[in-house]
Amino acid sequence: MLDERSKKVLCAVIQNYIHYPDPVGSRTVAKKYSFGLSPATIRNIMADLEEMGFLTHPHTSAGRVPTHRGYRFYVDSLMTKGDYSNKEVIKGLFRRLEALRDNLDMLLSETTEAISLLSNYLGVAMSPKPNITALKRIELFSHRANKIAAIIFTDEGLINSKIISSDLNLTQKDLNRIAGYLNAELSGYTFDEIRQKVIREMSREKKQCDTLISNSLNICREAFFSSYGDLFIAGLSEVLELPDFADLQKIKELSRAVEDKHAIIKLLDKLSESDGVQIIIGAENTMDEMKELSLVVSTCKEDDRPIGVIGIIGPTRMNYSKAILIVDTAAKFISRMIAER
Amino acid sequence: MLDERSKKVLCAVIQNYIHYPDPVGSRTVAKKYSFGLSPATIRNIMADLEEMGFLTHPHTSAGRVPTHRGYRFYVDSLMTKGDYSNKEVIKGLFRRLEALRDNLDMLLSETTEAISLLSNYLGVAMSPKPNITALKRIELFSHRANKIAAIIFTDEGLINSKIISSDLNLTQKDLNRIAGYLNAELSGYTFDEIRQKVIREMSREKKQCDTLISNSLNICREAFFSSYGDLFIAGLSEVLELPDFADLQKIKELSRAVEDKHAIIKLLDKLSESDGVQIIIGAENTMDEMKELSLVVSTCKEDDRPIGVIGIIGPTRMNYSKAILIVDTAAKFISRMIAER
DNA sequence: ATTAGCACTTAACCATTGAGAGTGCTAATG
DNA sequence: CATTAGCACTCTCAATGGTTAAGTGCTAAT
Repeated sequence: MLDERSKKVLCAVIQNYIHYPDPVGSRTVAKKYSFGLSPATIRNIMADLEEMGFLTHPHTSAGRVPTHRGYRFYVDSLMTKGDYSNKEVIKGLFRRLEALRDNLDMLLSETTEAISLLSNYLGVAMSPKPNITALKRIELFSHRANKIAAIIFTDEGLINSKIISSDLNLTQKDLNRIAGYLNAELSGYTFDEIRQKVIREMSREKKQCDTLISNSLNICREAFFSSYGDLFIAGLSEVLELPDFADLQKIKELSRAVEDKHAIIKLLDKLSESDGVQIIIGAENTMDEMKELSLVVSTCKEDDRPIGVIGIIGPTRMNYSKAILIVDTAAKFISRMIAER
Repeated sequence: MLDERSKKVLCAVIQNYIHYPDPVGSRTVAKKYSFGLSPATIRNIMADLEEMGFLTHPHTSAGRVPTHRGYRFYVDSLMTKGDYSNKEVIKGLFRRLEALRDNLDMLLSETTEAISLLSNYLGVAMSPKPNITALKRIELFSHRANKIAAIIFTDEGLINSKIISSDLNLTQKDLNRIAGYLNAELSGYTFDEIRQKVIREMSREKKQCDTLISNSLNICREAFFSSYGDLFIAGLSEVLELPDFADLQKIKELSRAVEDKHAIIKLLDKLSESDGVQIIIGAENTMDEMKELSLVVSTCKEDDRPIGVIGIIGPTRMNYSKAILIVDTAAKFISRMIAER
């Protein structure tokens, strides 16, 4: 549907625009990208591309700028993925974070900073969300009067601690028994499954009235519900240097998007269900505040199970191939860190 | 050194400026603040105040603007602390966070958001820093091959989990013995003290060569060193609505300040040593990126021991009395939450 | 000591202008 | 017949200059 020549022109426009933030004109394309064509011909082609929705005009006498559709087509069919020039720099930077292997929070936080440094966009990371995390073991301690500390060990090697209020005065012995029971019953199940189990048991328990079970359930309810994955975002000051955020309105939009952590978590959560590097360009985004931004994410995995999300947030005028490379490398790095743990 | 009339003029200028972001002229002062004086007289007084360093001129034909020194004098001697009009609103908002009592991280994160909402400035909070936190108990678990999970219970009721790599293959029984030993030796000491103890023991241990002690020390070294207090900051999009951050340069400065978490932690750390509400105005600040910002902080305490810092970051043109009220209320709220736990 | 009056300064706003960049169209060209 | 040269047209951007409004500092009068 798009002849070779048009593709080359579109590609030239987008690549030039990604490099320099000004609308690109026919002269520039003709000169810099050695077609054997005159500016006039390029103009005709560009007019066609505009009609098809790949380019726009800020105003009559300005050059062309890619639309979201244009970027999408570029990313899907035109882009050369092999901008491997500095692959080693990227890997090197991540390698220096290997020492943080045992502290996932710190690892993710530093990784987002590395990403923002490498890309000049915002780095984001979401730690494993509890729903699909599997329980390895639970330990209970009597903590203070009426307070129980629950330490939850997960398959990913994460540790989650939680303080539970309880009116009944349980001794450490009671707690050990309860913990033993819970480990026997729940170990290996994901938090999601545990929640369902608990709900099911709770309705049944009304008749049976076993204190062990009843206590256990109460503890579970508090321990496994309402936990949330952590979100890390870094690089705001980096991104403000971009010409794309030269005006106040854009900055406000960006900061509003970044501050709505719940929405971002939800968004990343959804994306974590798919595989590989995913790219969401501008209005394709479900989040309102992100309609002018692009998102490049990848899922970290352990044995094909998704356990976290790494990504980049930036303007739609993004160096997608570079972003993809960085995100991909970062996600694989984190996956490796978790696997080797 | 400053007669009553000059004080009143200075006060009028600052209060008006805090309310409206434009330099205030002699006419405005004479009119709105019912002195029995003409603009000309006010001008003379203002010229004096400028000579003394309390006010400046953006340019010849503009009104006056407070200097850092002006704000300082205002805060120390002039300010009416009793802007209690909406004290109930503030308390009400915090009361709704009481449910988060058992999850300190969430409590602090939501508190910073509440602070930013109430003040329209940035809300900040730093969770208890480990140095002055006292150890209550430590538990060790064999986690994976060569990995030990250390769960550290502190006096504040916080739980800190840490994964420690260890080459020696210790059984759970070994770990229990080590934990028992550590609890006997270290319980009640602060992390700072423990670190010193560990360093001392390590040099002595070279001769004695007791595996129990040697193992314990190795574990301690990993568990108690290099932990860091969490920092929460919220309200960036809020603060961008202020006219003080209307220009790009200011925004960049702010975002650079906010992103330098380590510097902020260090700063708050230092401030946590003092009592009550502290106010740092502009250039009084040690952090370079904060030279154009003001900071209002208060320490959360438990039994006179500081266990966290709550604060506001905003422009020097800040509503200090309101900020103080909010910060004070928030800090007391958090202190109460921790005490009641 | 205070104030009225006035000259002076400056930023902010506005309209105008010209340059520059780039387009779209038409007619010429190989 | 696709390509291109040429040209009129459109629009932004930066510079210019004039006007207004706000506010000062000084001086002389009260």
